[in-house]
Amino acid sequence: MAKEIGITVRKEENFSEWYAQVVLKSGIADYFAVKGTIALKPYGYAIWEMVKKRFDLMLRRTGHRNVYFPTLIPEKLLAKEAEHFKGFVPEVFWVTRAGDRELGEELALRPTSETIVYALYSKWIKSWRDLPVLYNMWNSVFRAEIKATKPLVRNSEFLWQEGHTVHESEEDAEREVRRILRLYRRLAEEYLAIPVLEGRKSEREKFKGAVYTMTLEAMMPDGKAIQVATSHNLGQNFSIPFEVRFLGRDGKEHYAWTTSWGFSWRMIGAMIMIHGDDKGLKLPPRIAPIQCIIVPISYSKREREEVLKKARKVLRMLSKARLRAELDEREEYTPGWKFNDWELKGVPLRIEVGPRDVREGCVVMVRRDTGRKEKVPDGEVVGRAKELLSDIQREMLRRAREMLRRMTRSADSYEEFKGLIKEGGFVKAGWCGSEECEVKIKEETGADIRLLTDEKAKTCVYCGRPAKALAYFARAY
RNA sequence: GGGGUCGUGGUCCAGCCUGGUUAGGAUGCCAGCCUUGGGAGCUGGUGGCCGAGGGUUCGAGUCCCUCCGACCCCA
Repeated sequence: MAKEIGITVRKEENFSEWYAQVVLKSGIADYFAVKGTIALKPYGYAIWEMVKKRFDLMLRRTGHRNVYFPTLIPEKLLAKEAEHFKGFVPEVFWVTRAGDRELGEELALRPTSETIVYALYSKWIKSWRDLPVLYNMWNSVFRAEIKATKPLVRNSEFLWQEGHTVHESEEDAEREVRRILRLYRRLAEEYLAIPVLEGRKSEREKFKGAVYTMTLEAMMPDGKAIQVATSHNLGQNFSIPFEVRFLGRDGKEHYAWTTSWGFSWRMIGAMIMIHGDDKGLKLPPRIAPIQCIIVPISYSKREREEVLKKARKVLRMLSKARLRAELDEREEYTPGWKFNDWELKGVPLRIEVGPRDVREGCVVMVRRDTGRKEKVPDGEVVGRAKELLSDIQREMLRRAREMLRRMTRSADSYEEFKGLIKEGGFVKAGWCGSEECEVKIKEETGADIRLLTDEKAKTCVYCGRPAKALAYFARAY
């Protein structure tokens, strides 16, 4: 039958094509006419909102407040911090005209909002009593993707969250950077079931304008790494040019210490890649917009009424127990069709209600992750659904951790290193700290330093000099 | 960064090499009947500026150029 409705390639055989099909066919997103841009459809946006709600809640508890800043940045402002500007120019979109009038000063579409934020912070912050400033913003940013685009993973415009905080001391800023990184890790691991590695970016890979950048990196089944979130210590690099100053407890004027941090819908892309299978999406229960889908099955008209009556009752019970459940009452599709459809959409738990189940006083539950079916007596529906959902959540993370472990290996020689990089995954190796070696490795193998750890290493895998750090290398999205 | 493939009703594709009436199929969608425990069936209907622009020609989905977009492979 109409196989094109479903995924037509195997995940293992053509990963890129598989990914594109899952995103498109599950109803997450669709392409738009401008290169690298996509529209999020209701299902995709619902997933984003689940993630967003989660993180927003975490931020509320830590005392952060949401704000909104404009999209357009005057060129002069964007260029104020030279390093930062240099880092972003190649991908900045410029607005040069308003109507038929050429603008005197070109306006950039924000690639990130540091410069916008600090232009106003300098006005708002007067004394140490105004600190810390803990603001966060949910918005979209623009970074022109010249060549490789991939929905949710590489887009010219994407949704994200950017936090911009201001602190009295270097130590406070430092603590903020770490605190946020912990929240990101919780979000990724406990909710999206994405196991991550944590570490520092190299000078070359850090956020331009930052003193240092902390990162969370995940591994995809095709052997490429994805950066799922970053947290930057900006030191006084922005507060000085933007004159973000405050009168301290000591009665003297000080430049403030700032941080910025963000994660984007790319995290959803990583989740899709890690968990999906040949049938489509596989959503972790804690962020699935629909956790339980009830599919009624019936043959005759009389049965139909009985089955629906029971199905609605099951729906009410699950909803009352605060599970996100839906009943698929559509009459134009057969149960078989619906099974495939909801599997494509990654709903973690399917609950079938048919005439047999009405007679026997039970329902059939089917897990999306393993496909295992079981009969559940009516009285145990809510309890069992909860158990299964939390088990699915746990299993998904466990399996992903297993994959991450399998795909993280060490290399002692450069020959070995090249071989392992070619096979994909993270390769741990010593690094002397020089950018020459870093660049050479990138040129010769396509891999870069995803993160640096505090672990010890003997020698640089490229030049053989004493190692400054143990680095995790990988090819990346 | 380098190379390649492709763009035709909502979707997948045929037609293009070798230009010629009304662009064809499957699927979807709509209506009705009939069905429902793993993508059912029948009948009727609906839907296209053949990615955009330019050129060649009496005539372009088909040939040429430019642009836009998507995908794949390699680094």
